[in-house]
Amino acid sequence: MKIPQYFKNIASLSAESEKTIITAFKREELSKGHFLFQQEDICRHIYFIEQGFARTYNISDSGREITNWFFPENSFLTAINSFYNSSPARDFCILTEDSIVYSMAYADFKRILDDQPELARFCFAVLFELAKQMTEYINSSKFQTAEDRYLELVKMHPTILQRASLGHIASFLGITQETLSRIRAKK
Amino acid sequence: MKIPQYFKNIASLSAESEKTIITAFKREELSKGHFLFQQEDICRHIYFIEQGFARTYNISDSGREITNWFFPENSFLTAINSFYNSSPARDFCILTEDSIVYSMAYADFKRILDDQPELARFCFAVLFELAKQMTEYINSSKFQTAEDRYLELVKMHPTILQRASLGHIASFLGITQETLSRIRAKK
DNA sequence: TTCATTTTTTGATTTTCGTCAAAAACTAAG
DNA sequence: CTTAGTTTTTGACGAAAATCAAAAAATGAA
Repeated sequence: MKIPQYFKNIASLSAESEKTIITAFKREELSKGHFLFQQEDICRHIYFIEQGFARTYNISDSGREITNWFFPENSFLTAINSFYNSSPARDFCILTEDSIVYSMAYADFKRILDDQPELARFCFAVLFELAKQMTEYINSSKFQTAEDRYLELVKMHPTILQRASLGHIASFLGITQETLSRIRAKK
Repeated sequence: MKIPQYFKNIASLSAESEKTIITAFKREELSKGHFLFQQEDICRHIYFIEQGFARTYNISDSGREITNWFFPENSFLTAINSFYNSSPARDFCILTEDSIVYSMAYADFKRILDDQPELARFCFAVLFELAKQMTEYINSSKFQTAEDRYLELVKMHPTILQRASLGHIASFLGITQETLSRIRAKK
């Protein structure tokens, strides 16, 4: 889905606001393996994945790579706190497929936020979706078995198995890849 | 902290917007045990806890009460999806102390959002804080032991032990109260 | 195709935590 | 103070999942 269409779905903005916002996004074709941002970077863009797949992760104290979130096409993403407060990002964000990505720079974001208060309506809508998803995740993280959580994930995101490795899915769920492998073998 | 002060801290609004928004909040003194909303209700207000303590929870399939979140003073809260989409709430929200609560009705919220797009800036700021907190929670829920998560909670919210029962804290962390009791005994 | 690398699976063992049950400690109302 | 109700603690046991180690399978580049 292209950005303009996506905007119409998420929040009803005036034609003028919509145009201003969309114009500020720059289109890029980026290869698998490209980092949108890395730990300690100040993340200065907000991104929209038109096509492709991204994954955020960080490294635990014990040196293990832990997936935080997956972003398929039609996702907005940024290192939210880093972007908004110009602080160092805590995650890495890597494209795991060749992707078409739109990005808006922080300076433009600020300018539009001042000129067009409607941008806040849009950001609100994006954050709202994020909050809903995180709420789901948190609910399922309490007192559900690893198996239930895995099955739920696959139901919600049937393509995840084709797009992310078992290890990445496991650490997203907060379990080891051995456990996930055994869950899958059971069926 | 009173609402006006809180607003100044969270987002810089014009004097006019701020006044409009603050005026729409109604002050109430409510007793311990009062439900701000219940499961299946359409939650028609957004709340600000000036003084007191609230807890959201729901009932699991196995009939167990699971705490979703705690709200000390200076917290905004609502059944976010219920409020925004007029759908049935999934949680209960109960005051666990006598409290002073400000509430804004949905109709006023909508009206102000149309008249004063700056309200969205404010909502954005509130949601942003929420998203940060949930991110913290999710990070700590992966591959940290129950004990580490408990100690982290106590460090972040030192008064939680005085304000919530062990069972409520345990289910918030996603562990049983027996396990939490043993963690505490170890020290 | 072959070889090297990465990912996934399998096995044995240990640790963590849940479950069930009952006792102890705490709270609040009469 | 007494009693009933609630919350917390303790114990024995079992289930779920982590860890460590190694084999098997899949992937990708030369």
